[in-house]
Amino acid sequence: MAKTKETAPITKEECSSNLRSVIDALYVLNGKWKLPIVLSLINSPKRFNEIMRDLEGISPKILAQELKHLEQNKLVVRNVFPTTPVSIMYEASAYSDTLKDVLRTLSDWGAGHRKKIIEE
Amino acid sequence: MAKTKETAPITKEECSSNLRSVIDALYVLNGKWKLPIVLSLINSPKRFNEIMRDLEGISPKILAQELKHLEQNKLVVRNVFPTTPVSIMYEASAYSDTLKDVLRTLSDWGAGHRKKIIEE
DNA sequence: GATAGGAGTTACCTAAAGGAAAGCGGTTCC
DNA sequence: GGAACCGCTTTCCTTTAGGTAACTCCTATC
Repeated sequence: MAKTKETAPITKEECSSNLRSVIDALYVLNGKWKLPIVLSLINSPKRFNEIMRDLEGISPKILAQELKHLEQNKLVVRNVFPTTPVSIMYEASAYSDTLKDVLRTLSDWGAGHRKKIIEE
Repeated sequence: MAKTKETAPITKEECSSNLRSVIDALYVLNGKWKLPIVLSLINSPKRFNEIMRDLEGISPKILAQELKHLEQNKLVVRNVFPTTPVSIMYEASAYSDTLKDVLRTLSDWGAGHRKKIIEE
């Protein structure tokens, strides 16, 4: 009867714990642009206007706002280089590596879903 | 996190394809409650008021609205049983299995992030 | 001196998300 | 007959997200 941990049936506690974790994650990541911005910067560090061009459709207001939010949440780092004029480079933080799995699964799902929609 | 599988350098095309996929996924899944509802139903099929109790904080209006959205996107199935009175049971569709990886990574990230926040 | 970036900010506006409260038609239970 | 539960809907409201356009400062370049 006693089963090993990995094959044990999922308990109610685990269910609601997962639920809480997903809700917590969404509290930080929710919105149209946060994850795309992080992904764009994981692909390569970029300057403000480069991100704008990469994520076509985003406005400078929203980009500035979301970059601040992501900085506060330690997912993005804003580097200022003392060139003349100063150049500012945004990059994904080391901590944002923890989001890679999320981004990969989400990307996979998005690709599969698009395929499904087209087929119908 | 076993990942090493012949990592060819990522091309620009792959980057923007991933970006597009993530944006597509968010177009369908964005919002405060969609993923939590799906997760709750993956955990076990439920009736309307059971979902309400599971996801404390959601209003009946939003739940009804999101259930319709998820039904239209084939992620949730609404079953009507001809009991007296009719009982209605919502369940995660077979297709919603494709979201399990997304939900798991998101749940993991949310749990880790909460831990990080608390530690600081 | 005009123009063209870069990196935003500001003001204004619309639409969508989300919440509170009440109600409603049905049924069972007391 | 009254209370309670189910599965919602309706109305009203506030908040947030997001978009547009204009404008700023600073520097480099023609």
